[in-house]
Amino acid sequence: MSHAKRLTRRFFRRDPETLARALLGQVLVRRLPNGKLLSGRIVEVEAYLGIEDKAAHTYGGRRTERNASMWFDGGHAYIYFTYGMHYCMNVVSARAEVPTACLIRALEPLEGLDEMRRRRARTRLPARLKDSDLCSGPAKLTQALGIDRQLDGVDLVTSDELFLVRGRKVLGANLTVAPRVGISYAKEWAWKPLRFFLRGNPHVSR
DNA sequence: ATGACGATTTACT
DNA sequence: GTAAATCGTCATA
Repeated sequence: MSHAKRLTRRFFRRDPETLARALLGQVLVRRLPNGKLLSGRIVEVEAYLGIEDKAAHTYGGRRTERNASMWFDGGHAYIYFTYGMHYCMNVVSARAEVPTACLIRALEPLEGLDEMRRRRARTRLPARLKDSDLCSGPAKLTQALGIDRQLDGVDLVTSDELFLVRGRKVLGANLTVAPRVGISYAKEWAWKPLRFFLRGNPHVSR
């Protein structure tokens, strides 16, 4: 898996909705400082459309220290801290100065399941965790893969710590579209169909 | 300097 | 279904 073909800049420089659909089925790879490889196949993503999107951190053109990397070129990582305890990871879309991104909401774990179990074991016993408890949510997967603010702004096209490789093709018939999660404050933007996931996949968030 | 609030997860009734 | 956990960030002053 770590030898598979990496996704190029060209792949990421698309509008967030198109990129979100294209990200389904691709593989996110994390190389830990000790060299261990953790990876998972993307099964759920949301698109954030930037300045016009009331649910986006860059709504209205907001540019702060926290969301700075969302303004980077497509293919960078935007990782933020939320609820006083969780990290979430986005893949930045489009070009530099066009602050749009795709939130990675769930992965199907592929490599390093034991390490993921250990990292997810803060509350429960590792042995009691099902595979579908490891990466079935945006903050679960960052915890499982050891992704935090240190990786905010890294270039996924060139980094050896965090990157994406080409996965198996996804069948259109398995792709489901739905409203995004946890953004009821965004009013009319809350029910736009910008969440994409693989129908019936057990690793999709609940 | 202050206060309100999360692009969530977990446990419990 | 409801609620607690927990604190950096941002808008306001």
